Amino acid sequence: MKTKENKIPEATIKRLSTYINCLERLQAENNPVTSSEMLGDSCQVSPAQIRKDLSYFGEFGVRGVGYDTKKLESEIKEILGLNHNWPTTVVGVGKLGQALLNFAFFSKHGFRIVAAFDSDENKIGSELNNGVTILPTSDIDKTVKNEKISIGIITTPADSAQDVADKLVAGGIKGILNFAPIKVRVPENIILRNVSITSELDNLAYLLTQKKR
Amino acid sequence: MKTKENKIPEATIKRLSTYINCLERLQAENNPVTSSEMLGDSCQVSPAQIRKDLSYFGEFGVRGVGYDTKKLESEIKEILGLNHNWPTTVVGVGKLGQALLNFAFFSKHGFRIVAAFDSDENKIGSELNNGVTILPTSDIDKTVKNEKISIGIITTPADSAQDVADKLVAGGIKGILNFAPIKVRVPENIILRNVSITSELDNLAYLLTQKKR
DNA sequence: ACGATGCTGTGAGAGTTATCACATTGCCGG
DNA sequence: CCGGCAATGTGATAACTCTCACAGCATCGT
Repeated sequence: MKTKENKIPEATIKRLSTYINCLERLQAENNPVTSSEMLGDSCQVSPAQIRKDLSYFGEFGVRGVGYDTKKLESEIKEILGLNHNWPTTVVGVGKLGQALLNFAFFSKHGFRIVAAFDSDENKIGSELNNGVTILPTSDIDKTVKNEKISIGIITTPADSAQDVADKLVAGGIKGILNFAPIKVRVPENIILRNVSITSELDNLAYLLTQKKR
Repeated sequence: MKTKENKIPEATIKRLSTYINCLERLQAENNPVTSSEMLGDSCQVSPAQIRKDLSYFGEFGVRGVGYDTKKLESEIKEILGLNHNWPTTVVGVGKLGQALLNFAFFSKHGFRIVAAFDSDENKIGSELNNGVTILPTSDIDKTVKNEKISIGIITTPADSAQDVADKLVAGGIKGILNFAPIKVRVPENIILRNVSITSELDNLAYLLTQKKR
């Protein structure tokens, strides 16, 4: 057991996240123990891939037996850092922003929504389910600093995304998840992930076009 | 030189989609012509990567000059099959579903929303901006068949996602984009893409945790 | 007590994707 | 009309990721 500090494939990290989901399901279906085969079947990943993914971080199973579902879930959360407490904010309380804010997922994975911002006068001041009040985007800098917010989620239209990103960075944000359909630019030391919903659909279109041939 | 029917990396397809975005922006900024370097700078991809990506499909530039932005955009749309007309449906008109339905992107990329479904009695029967009426999920099969819908977007909670997917398949859907936080299962011949918003956030948490070390 | 069983953990190899370096080619000025 | 310039297109190479096959180890049955 020697958490190799070598390079971990990004794809591995992505899968670890899905393993958590599947492990929860397996637990709900009364499986205190699972095998790489069962888990692989459950989340559509090859058994070998699962074992390899886990092997980057240590040994979590028992040979001849399998994995303790509850324990493995907890181990993976530990690996991903989901046992931390991540003060998080959502900028842009449109439909997408609201969809995220309603997400039960957040608290379960250690993300705590401590602020929300919007530029719409009508929304500013109103309160979310969790008691958080929507603030004007001009407060981003200050609030991020005061609340020590580490993660910012951008769900604004494309044309304000960069401006919002700049404000988050100015406040000292650590990581940004950007849903706006434009790649924002941030300093080297900020972790940035762009989620492109549109390219997923484009991708689907491409695959469908291919199949026709 | 023509469309080599060889294997195209999936990552290439994903990038092509982002190139479209950047090309639109460059056009808006009055650049009738661009270079792989300028485009790369614009969408944060290396110039060599861009040239390689395009080379899978043909030659679109002029040596010593660059690419015609407008023409290249159109060529990429052709490649991705966005000049087709894809009858599309959204199942689950919650916040996320509504966010998608409001998306200007759809029509620009050839996706035409022709139906929407929900299981909520209160939503059924009401009309969307574009004149589409929300139907009960029990109509999925029939409607998909009649309207020859090719793409289904699932934005329901996890526990109904598989059921919805089955209904879409029963109606003869060609491709599914699944936003529900569970990997649905479909027959071999259906194109399926799972978008996991949660794993993007988990990913971010992981990267942040790493950085602390 | 011990061999048979079964599933993990992993090195080696295959396959895939990105990077590099440069030959190639069209354009422009003189 | 021709030589220099500039940016593409691409083979070769490096880096990365997945798959396979099996050694290793806990458990169970006898």
